Amino acid sequence: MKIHESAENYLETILVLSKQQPQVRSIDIATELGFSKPSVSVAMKNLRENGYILMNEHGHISLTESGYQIANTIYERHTLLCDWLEHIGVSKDIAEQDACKIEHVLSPETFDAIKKYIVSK
Amino acid sequence: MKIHESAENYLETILVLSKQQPQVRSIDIATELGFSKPSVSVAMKNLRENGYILMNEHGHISLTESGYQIANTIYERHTLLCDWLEHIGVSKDIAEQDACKIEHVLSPETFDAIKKYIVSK
DNA sequence: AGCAAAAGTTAGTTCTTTCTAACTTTGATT
DNA sequence: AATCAAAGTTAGAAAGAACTAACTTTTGCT
Repeated sequence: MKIHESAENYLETILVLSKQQPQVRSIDIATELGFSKPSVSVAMKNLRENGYILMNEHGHISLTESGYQIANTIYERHTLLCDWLEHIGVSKDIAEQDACKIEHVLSPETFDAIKKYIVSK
Repeated sequence: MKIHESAENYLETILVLSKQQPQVRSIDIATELGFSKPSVSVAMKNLRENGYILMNEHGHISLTESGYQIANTIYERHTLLCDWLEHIGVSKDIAEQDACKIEHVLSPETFDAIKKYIVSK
């Protein structure tokens, strides 16, 4: 399974919700992302079958090691991009929104450059 | 017709090729983007039917006013982003590549912020 | 004019990602 | 324990964007 943007996004969302609440269920993800229950259900099935998440008998979701790796990488990019955009004067809301869009598509080299740049300021 | 990322990209490519050569044909676009002829053919049909391009009897493609507006907006964003990325130390190739990905998804506010930021340096 | 190569089109397929409709399972409250 | 709402699943559809295969049209050359 090649990880697509959608899968990255679900994994990141699971990580973020895990930081906010003790248990993460499909419905929480659906609410957070504004997607339908079936969309999330199918997505979770894929993530489960490909070893990125685990679900216990109560439907509580957790990240596996490989799932966490991806989620955390994307999450770090997200915060990095947000900081950067706010630094140059973009409002928090828009920075948040735009970071979500580009965090999945930029090259590691660019993230690196941004990181170094921010640190040097 | 809502303009999607793909359509924006085709329009931008037509503009760029127009600057480089006297006539732009479908095959030129296919070569430039690395897409198949049918993909481009179908895309051009859509752009034509929605009034973004014109094709003469020889298959030579030109942008309409509305097509040019979009193409030019995206193109300006592209160069802005490339400059910015290079400014912070990203190599030309990667800057080019990453700019292509984000030029379609960022908010006007963010482009504005980047523009102001670059100018102020 | 004849023919081959280049360009363009049509039809049908694939993949990703969402959706709705309808159904089942779970679980909480009385 | 019974019931009803919340959560989850399955099946089927849709849309965007690419593809291949096969066909037609155009063009350039001899």
